Amino acid sequence: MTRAAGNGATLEEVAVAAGVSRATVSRVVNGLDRVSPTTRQSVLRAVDRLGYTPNRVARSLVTRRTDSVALVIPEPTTKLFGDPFFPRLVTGISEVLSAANKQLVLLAPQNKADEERLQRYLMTAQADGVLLVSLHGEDPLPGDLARRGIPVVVGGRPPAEGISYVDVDNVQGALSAVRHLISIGRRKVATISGALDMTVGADRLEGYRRGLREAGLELDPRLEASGAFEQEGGRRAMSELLDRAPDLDAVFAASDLMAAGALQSLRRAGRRVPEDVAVVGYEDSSIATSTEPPLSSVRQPTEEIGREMARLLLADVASGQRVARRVVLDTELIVRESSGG
Amino acid sequence: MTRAAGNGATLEEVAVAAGVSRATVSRVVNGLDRVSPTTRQSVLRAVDRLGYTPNRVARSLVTRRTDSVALVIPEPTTKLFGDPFFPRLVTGISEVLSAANKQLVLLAPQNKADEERLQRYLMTAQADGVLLVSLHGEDPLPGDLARRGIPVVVGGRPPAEGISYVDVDNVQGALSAVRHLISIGRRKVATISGALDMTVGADRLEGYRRGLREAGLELDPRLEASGAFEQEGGRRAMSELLDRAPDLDAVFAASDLMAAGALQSLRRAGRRVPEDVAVVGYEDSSIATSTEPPLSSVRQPTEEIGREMARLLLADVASGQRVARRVVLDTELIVRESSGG
DNA sequence: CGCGAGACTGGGAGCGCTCTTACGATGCTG
DNA sequence: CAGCATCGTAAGAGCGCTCCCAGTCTCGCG
Repeated sequence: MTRAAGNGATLEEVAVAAGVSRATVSRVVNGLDRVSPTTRQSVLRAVDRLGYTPNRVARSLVTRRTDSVALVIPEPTTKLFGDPFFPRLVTGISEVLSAANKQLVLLAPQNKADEERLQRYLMTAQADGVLLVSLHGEDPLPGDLARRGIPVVVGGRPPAEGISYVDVDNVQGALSAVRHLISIGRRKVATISGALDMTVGADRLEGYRRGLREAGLELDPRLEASGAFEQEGGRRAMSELLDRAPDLDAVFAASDLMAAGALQSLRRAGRRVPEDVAVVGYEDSSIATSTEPPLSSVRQPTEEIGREMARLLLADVASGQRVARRVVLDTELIVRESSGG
Repeated sequence: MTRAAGNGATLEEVAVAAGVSRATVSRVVNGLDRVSPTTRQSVLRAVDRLGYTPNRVARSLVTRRTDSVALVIPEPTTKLFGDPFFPRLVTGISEVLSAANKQLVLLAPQNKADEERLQRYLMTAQADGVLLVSLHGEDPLPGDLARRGIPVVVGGRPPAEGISYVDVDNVQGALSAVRHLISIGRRKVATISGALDMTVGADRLEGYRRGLREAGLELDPRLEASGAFEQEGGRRAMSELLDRAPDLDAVFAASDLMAAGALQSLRRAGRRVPEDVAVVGYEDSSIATSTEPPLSSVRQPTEEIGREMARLLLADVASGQRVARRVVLDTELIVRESSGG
């Protein structure tokens, strides 16, 4: 290996060049005061001349900070890049982190081996804190990290206790969608649920069921199908539903992407939307307005989720405290043509 | 700040607990031989008991490795997550990196401040190497990194010399598309180019022009419009082209996403595809087969670009050599209905 | 003019780890 | 059984940086 990976000077060398001590150079480089203008000048000149860049690894070793924050999204790349939820989330997160001058680092483990490597990476102070979204099942990662004393904030309600998170009221959101469908006279309301090993998925299904129950309608397993939060899944689920319950007159999909898939299946089956079947999606992403017809959808403040996650994490990092906090954001039903707008 | 960020034991402590020296623990932890089975056992027990995880920052300081690789994509989140190119690229990269047990870290600077922070991050050995795609204009980053002795591989031909890169033969690809359009009898062939501050964009435009020239057709500025590699851009560019040259009978779009946008505009304008206007896209992404009609497209081996980038980088990292190498991959025209299949 | 308070600056310890060197303890060869 | 190679281990020297703790220097005031 070539010497020092070509990395130029060290603090020491700058100090010698400027004729001062290491400590003084450190002060100048870190912008602390208590350095005379003259000294500062000559140090800066030396820094410049030698093309000095502080070695952040060495710095991190002593400060125990890296000034970077990890965002972990354990999803296959096609889903990660295919779901309109993530860009909006990342936008929110990166806004706040950028303002705080923290480097955002995105990690997307693709398999078991990746996950193990990731855990090692995160466990050992490679990031000041960790943001976690799209958790499946009983992922032990947030708990493990928290136990290590590493600040963690989860997007969506995590399965475990004692962990900070930002969530939207998914039960309420789904409930409002179902109430709306019932209010426009629909009685055979089906649902295309998301991945049920995720709390978002489970919560939205719960809201759907609660909506039927409070309207005095009976739950029918034939009216429930899962689409795993994917467009193709929505398409497939809709076909299944039509097979199992041809007389359904409404469907609540737990994401716009799945709703878009459902629209395709409905069209193929010759059903008119909303005349024959009313459709409501979830998230109110850009997809909702670009489908034919435009989708009614439960709007959630996706960017704000991201911002809030970042804020919570930064607060934890700064304070060194590990108090679990929850933030639950509200949703709003947006009615468009797909449910008779 | 709480002590040591809650991070448990150190090598030293494990050594004491196991009644051996630091060096021996280090050997066990790193799986080196030259340790007797007995000693190994007792060390492992101590590691386990104390919940020891090596501090990688400390390790990196001495080894000058981090076992992580950065992938930099300077695009706004909507584009990053909206273009089907990136998931495929990332899939390829992450395959190879994962096999080599390297952590992939994704960085997407959103503005000038982000870019400066990023540069500082990369300059200081936070990653063993850097993969760079979607470069715009004369981005100095690859050159700066290379000068520092940091391994860099660029996806697409970089503007500067002396830097390793993986590219597809964009000129040739575009040329084959145009030849095809001409071969099916089209004479008024327009193009929707990508961002021209990117070499991919410029190269594909070059291929288009070369195609016209070699067929003895004259270049006409009214037949060229830019769509910035975005769907909306494709839509807009197509409208412009129809305004400026209503008699055009074919269009070559420098990406499938733009071609999809173009199809929308054509439909809105009442033109039939391919009868009135033949369309060819570029990339042969999943979009190509899901449009109506399916798109002819220049197929490029996107995952393979990713794999090859990762391979080149790993070779550089391992060897410590900094020899600039170029890999240029071939394209293949796939003909579907949009150009008369 | 002496002295204390600041303002600057330097020295040194140490973050947690790797790696080279050195040194007993074995084991093997002739 | 001497002599030497080999193995297993320990000790120590850093990696480049921060930060505490003094030490020096300069003023201003009595």
